[in-house]
Amino acid sequence: LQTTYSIGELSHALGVTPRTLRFYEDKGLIHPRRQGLSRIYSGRDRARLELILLGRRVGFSLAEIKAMLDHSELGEGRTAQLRLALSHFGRQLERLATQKRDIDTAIGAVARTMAVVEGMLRQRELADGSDMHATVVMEAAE
Amino acid sequence: LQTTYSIGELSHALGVTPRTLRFYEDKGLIHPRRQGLSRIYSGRDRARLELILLGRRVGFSLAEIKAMLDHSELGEGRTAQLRLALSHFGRQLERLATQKRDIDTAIGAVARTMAVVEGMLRQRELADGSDMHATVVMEAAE
DNA sequence: GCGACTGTTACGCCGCGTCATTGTGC
DNA sequence: AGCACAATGACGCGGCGTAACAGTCG
Repeated sequence: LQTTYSIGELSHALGVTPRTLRFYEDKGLIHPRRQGLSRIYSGRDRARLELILLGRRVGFSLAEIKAMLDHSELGEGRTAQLRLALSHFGRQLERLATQKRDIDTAIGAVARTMAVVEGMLRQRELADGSDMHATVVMEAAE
Repeated sequence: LQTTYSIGELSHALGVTPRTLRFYEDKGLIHPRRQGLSRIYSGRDRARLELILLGRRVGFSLAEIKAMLDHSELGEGRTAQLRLALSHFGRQLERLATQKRDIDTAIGAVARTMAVVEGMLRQRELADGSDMHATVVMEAAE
């Protein structure tokens, strides 16, 4: 019943490259056992890696993920640990909200710029050949 | 009437560090004239830098910005150049939209995880001392 | 003895931050 | 002579990608 994986199998299953798994090991996030030189990943290792990848997807840094995993591994002060994790999540939510606002701002800016440029193109179609002293593209953007 | 700036003045006015301006120069994005060794930025240089910073804010890479600026500098094929810029903007809008979706997904994941963890904490408050075999924090997340 | 996999080592990328060191001008 | 600015050069970070080369297994 012992499911194990080679680095190739597991990285493929997780949708990452072997390099990524070796990198995580180098950073102390995972510690597969060895058979000779080759890494052997257990089901537990896989679960842990899935948590790591989940953490990455939702925007935590590898250092933060390692901190949380290490803490939960020690199992000390479970309740305190939960509160700590909650505060981590809270701050991450703030960061994500900020990023979202920034992106909305950027979308607005790009969209407005496109509108201006499209306007310039339409003018060109109408009055063709006229030598309107063309404004440089991005100047339209501010 | 010739407004010029030292690197300290201009970087301060633009809200960046001198290092940033030197870096952009190193990357061929800007070419201030020199007085001896010191860089002297003109009003034109400033405008160009404002365009660069605008581009950064809306998510273009420095390489893309350089490409667009170089093109518009040549001034050749103005209409074609406008169309090219439009396609740049279009692709950037797509990237931004994707990023926004990813962030929304992440926000959802973190928020749900927080809800679960908060639930665990509430249970602990009620049934305190009971040795519920605590699930590791992040396992709640998937 | 070939190919598919594994391993290690180490440099590259991007957008700068951050020293360390050496001018230069007032 | 001191102080604030400027200059260059080089390494650091984060999260891997991408060789380059060697070993191992079927």
